[in-house]
Amino acid sequence: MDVFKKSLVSFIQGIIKEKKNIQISHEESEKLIKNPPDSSFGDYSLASYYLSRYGFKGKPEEIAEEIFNIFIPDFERIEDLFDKIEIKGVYINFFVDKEKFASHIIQDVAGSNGNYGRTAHEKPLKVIIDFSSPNIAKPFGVGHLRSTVIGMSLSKIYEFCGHNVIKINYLGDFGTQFGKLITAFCRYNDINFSEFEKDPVKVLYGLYVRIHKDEQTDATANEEAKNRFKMLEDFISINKRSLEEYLGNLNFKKTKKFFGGENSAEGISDKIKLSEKNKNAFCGTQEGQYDLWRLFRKLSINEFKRIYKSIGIEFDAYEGEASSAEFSNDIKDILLESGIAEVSEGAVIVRIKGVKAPALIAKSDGTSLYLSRDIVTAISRMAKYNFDKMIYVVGSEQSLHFNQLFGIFDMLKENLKENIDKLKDSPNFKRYVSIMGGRLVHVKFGRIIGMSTRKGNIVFLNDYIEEASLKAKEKLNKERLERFKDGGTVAGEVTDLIKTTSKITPVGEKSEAEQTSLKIGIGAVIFNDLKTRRATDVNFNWDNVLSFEGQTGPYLQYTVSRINSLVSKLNALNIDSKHPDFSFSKKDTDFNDIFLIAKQIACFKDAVNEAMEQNEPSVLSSYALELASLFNKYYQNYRLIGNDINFIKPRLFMLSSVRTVLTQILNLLCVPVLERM
RNA sequence: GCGUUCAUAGCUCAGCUGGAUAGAGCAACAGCCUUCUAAGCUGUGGGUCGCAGGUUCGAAUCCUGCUGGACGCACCA
Repeated sequence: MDVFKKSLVSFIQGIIKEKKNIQISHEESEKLIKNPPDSSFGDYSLASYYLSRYGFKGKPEEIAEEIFNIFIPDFERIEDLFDKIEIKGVYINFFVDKEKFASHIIQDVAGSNGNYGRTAHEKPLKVIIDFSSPNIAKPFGVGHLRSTVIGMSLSKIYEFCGHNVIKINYLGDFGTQFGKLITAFCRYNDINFSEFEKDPVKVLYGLYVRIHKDEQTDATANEEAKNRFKMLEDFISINKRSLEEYLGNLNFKKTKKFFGGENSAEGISDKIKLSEKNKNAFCGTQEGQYDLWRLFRKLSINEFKRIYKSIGIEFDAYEGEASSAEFSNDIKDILLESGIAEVSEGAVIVRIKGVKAPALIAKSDGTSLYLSRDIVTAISRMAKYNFDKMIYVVGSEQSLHFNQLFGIFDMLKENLKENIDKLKDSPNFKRYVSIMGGRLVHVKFGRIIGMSTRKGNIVFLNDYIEEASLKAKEKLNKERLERFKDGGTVAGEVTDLIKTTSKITPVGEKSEAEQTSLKIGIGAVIFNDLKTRRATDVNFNWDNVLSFEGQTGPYLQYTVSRINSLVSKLNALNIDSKHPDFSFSKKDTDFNDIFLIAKQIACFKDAVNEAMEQNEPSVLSSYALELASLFNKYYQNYRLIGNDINFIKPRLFMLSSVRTVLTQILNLLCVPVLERM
């Protein structure tokens, strides 16, 4: 909060206490202050209708009148920062001293070392964010991008607000689908092994689609898949430890890095080599199938990591469902013993209060399900990390699943109170479950509708970004060639472009233009996913994604580049920045636009907080677009070069303030920042 | 059928913990590059905020009903 709002809060709070003997807390007073929709209504306003809840009597207009009359005689207390105070209907409007305001805000940013808006929290929360979580052996599509970028962005936002974040990628590496995959791999004799080596995920996905199709006509395929999955799960549980023992060992480990635990597939590549000849050796035994599964898992993870790296996403831990599968039987037993679960049609279910659909814990053949594994996972994460909050960034189509998961924890907690004896042999389990309540959050998001390529149905992320980058490159090409034609200062860049537009690009060495267009493509794609509120379904439309004008990522990148360029040109004028000057004069023609920019900058922190509270990165997208738009208007309407140095100096700080905030937001939104475009 | 969720300009969306005159971008049309990057800027047109009630001094925002769409609802994840 800036000093202006702060002093206004104290003013309002103090006067109401003195004159009316009504005590309103600092926080409450802050909520009384609103930002008027139009600057002609002032810069802050007090809405009188809120005051009736503190004992003020009468119609809102009358309360406003009363308050206004109380304020007026003591206005001198804030006269230093405020110009005037007005009453308009039910509102009392405060007008800041615009010169001081602008100067103060710009100075604030300049003095923040690029950390403007960042909070150092006194009691940081430990927040787990579970996101992306793709399924093994399936291509990483545009659908997964949504969870990935929302999760990554939220991670950055929470960190920026001073909390400790643990980013977990919970891989879909287990379940009946792997029975299917192994079945397919073992059944079909025409697998192209050289292609498998080149693009394993593609081949695996092909197998998955094929077996799925065959299952429609061949019942034995389905049967075989079930059996193979059961064998896999049995094998994983072969060195049976109890859940209680496992939780005891995890016990609040300090380590932040954690890689998939005992079932980790790391480092197995040399041991397992698949070929046409040895293929069948893997299919005959439990261990062989386990190795197959580990190999598929490893190949997929490698592919995912490559993709994440390319778009700047990283995790603190890769976990897999398989790690929890070992204990899903324990969970089943605990739930049955405590009387929460019951057997129905051979399967184990839980009926949850307030949730209509019964939750399925175990199948009638005894194998585990997603839900039971998720219960184990949540508890072991509590044991490992002792988190204050855990956010699942998963599509809204899984709302029921999370309602069931959270519902079961609520029931367990209730049950612990009532039947504490029944679980006396599980002290760890009890301990972690008892603190779970209220800490789990499902951050859901809408689907991506109508997505299709010109050829097929699924858009792979690679193709998606490639298409956007290509478009960016064309545009970049045109732009720079035009600049070259006019000015001739960019000869180097154009040669650079001519070199790289030819198809033969040296591997690993990307030119600046190439890197730039890739970053623009990535920025366009990511921003497109983060600009709308999570809940709304996104209509996928190539024209929208490939448009770089208006409310887009490239527009923001462009704005930053523009500032960079201008700032470097102004710096060439030898402005003495050791003795900074933040003073602006109301008389200058550009003053009002500078003031508007300063106002927008001043509420950056509010925007970040709101984004965090609502788990909604789009709050920042909207904010950034507004700021960029204000800046571009300024840029277009006023010219700096050619003015007096003393005139330019404070404006140079204003420019870099805008840049600082925009750059910070681009970082928070995972949109690459460009030096120039 | 039950549950969740959404419906705002031709299109894509902001605005939603009730508050001042419902805002952007795209598209359309009319302008602005001898001058700091035109991926930009200026202007024009475009709205019964799905429909009907209710609560309130005040409703796009909250509640109820209806219509329409999306998603989910027992051995997938």
